[in-house]
Amino acid sequence: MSTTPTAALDSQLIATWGLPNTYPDVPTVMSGYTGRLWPHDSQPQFWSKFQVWEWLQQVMDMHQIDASSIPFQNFDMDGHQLCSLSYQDFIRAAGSVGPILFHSITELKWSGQEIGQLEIKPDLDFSCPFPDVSYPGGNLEIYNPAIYPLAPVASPTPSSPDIKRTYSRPHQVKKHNPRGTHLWEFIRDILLNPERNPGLIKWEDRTEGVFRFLKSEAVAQLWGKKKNNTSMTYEKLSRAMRYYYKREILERVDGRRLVYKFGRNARGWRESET
DNA sequence: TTATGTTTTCCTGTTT
DNA sequence: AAAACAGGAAAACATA
Repeated sequence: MSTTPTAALDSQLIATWGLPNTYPDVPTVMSGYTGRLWPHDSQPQFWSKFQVWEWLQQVMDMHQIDASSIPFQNFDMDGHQLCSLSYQDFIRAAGSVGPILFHSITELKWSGQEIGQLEIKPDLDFSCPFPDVSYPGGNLEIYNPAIYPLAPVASPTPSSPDIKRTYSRPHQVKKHNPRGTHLWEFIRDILLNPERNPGLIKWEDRTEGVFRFLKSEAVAQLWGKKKNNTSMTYEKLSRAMRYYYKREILERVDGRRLVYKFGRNARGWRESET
């Protein structure tokens, strides 16, 4: 009412996420990860096809799953395409191994983005800590191995492609995904990463998919940041949310302000997806 | 270039 | 009274 909304949000978010100059040394961050690491090697979206396949091989090894149990041809794509696959796409492409791969790539997108941005340009501005580097702007979030070590399940980083197979046909796994995430996926990803969600949105009923906005305007600002739109507001964000009712991506929860519920067409939010 | 899908913007009215 | 909720309309944008 009295203070500038944006200024208030800025300080609030910066306060919650920590200041950029508090992050640990990059070498510390990368130690135990892999030896020399070029920014692009740590960012899956820049992987070549060979690197994608090497990543696949390593994840399979790591989980002691026979690599022949998944059709590598389904991953005949570069890192950029890989990163745009949805949870369902992974299921379609790799069946029961899909969730493992999805988890792995999600982790890598996170850490890769952070490492990459720390090296390239430490931005003082707050930004969206989610796996999408398709927007300009930095990220002050710090990867702190002490708090959430790189998942046991993930983080092989291809360095020397040695997998050679003849891939015949491209077999596209996905249909559309307008570069990056949709609003509902953005919301979902905040919920799914509680360590990096400083009280923005909270699960109300985890198994039912009910959640509530705690800081509606802050979420709107973040969304705007991601879309490179400074004038995003909760008012406008919520209009987009309401369109999801018809598509059954969200279900109506009436009587409760700022409360929404994932619908049958929302994927990837459950603890265990079929 | 057109067609489509997904917001974004704006607005009027209602509800909490 | 302020903040949310509801949707209609139409513009804006990105991708297929």
